[in-house]
Amino acid sequence: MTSDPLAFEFFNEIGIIDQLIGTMLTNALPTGMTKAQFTVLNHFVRLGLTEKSPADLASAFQVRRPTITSTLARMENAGLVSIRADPRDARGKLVSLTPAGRDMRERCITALGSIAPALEPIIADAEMQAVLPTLRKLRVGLDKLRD
Amino acid sequence: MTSDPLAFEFFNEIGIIDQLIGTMLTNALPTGMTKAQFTVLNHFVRLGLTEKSPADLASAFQVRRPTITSTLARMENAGLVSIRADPRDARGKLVSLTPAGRDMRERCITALGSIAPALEPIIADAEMQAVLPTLRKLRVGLDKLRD
DNA sequence: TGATTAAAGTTAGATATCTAACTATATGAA
DNA sequence: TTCATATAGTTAGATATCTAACTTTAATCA
Repeated sequence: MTSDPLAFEFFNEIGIIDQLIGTMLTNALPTGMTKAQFTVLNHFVRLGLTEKSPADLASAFQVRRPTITSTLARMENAGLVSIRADPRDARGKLVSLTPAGRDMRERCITALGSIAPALEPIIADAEMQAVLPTLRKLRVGLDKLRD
Repeated sequence: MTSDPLAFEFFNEIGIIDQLIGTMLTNALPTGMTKAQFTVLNHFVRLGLTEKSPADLASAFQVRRPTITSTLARMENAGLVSIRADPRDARGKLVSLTPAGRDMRERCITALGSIAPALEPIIADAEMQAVLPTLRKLRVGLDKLRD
């Protein structure tokens, strides 16, 4: 990694970009909303899901189970999702969006749209498109390396 | 952002890559060491620094002041850095590496070197090199957008 | 069938990071 | 010189994330 300064710099840039974007997004989002919570809301709407288990969500977002437990607990508390026992598997639970969750997702989309103009001068779509395949490949490769 | 699904996917890939790499690095590092702490150690050694203020470190790593306060407190506690009052400015402090900090940095470098082979099949140096200018530009642009 | 192994969630304890608010010190302008 | 503003650090309180360990229930297999 430092015997390979290139990789070092590469992942360092990625880390800083993620951090800066993360803060920017969080600030743009409605009060109390976070990237992680928006990701959950958006996942349900984008894929047209009705119910999904916490374990499935964890695996979809590449985070560990305790992370999802924690995020879902906050979202349930905020009335954004509803969680019930899985009638077919007493170990499991099923998560679904509440109407408030759907509304919040819409508000987030609007809020995020408003910061897009600030990003445009920094990086063109064509450039993102050019880089995306590499990022995808890297993400898939790293994911396979886990466990 | 969702009106611009491209940017959305782009930053999403970056976030997942950062998270997966972060976990991988943390696991490879000596017990107790983290990416953030290694970054501090490495910064001093790479740049041949003797002393630097917490504020300078925060700005070098693009994190807020309280973040550095917290990380340095742990590192001082672990004997990796030493912190003294700035004799020229009573508000400030000066941070330096201890011998143990230097040793730890060496151990980290060795540990990180051992995971490089796992990364090689996933992404070639040439590809990282091809993408790096875009990442750098994006990082610089996002950084300018702050405050 | 009974015992072992696997899977889903949770809890506990850490670290990193952020914003807001506060203290202390320095700078600058009137 | 004095008051207003800016800077350095810290503290408090949140969220996200991880690993380790534990409980409950399911699945497998001998």
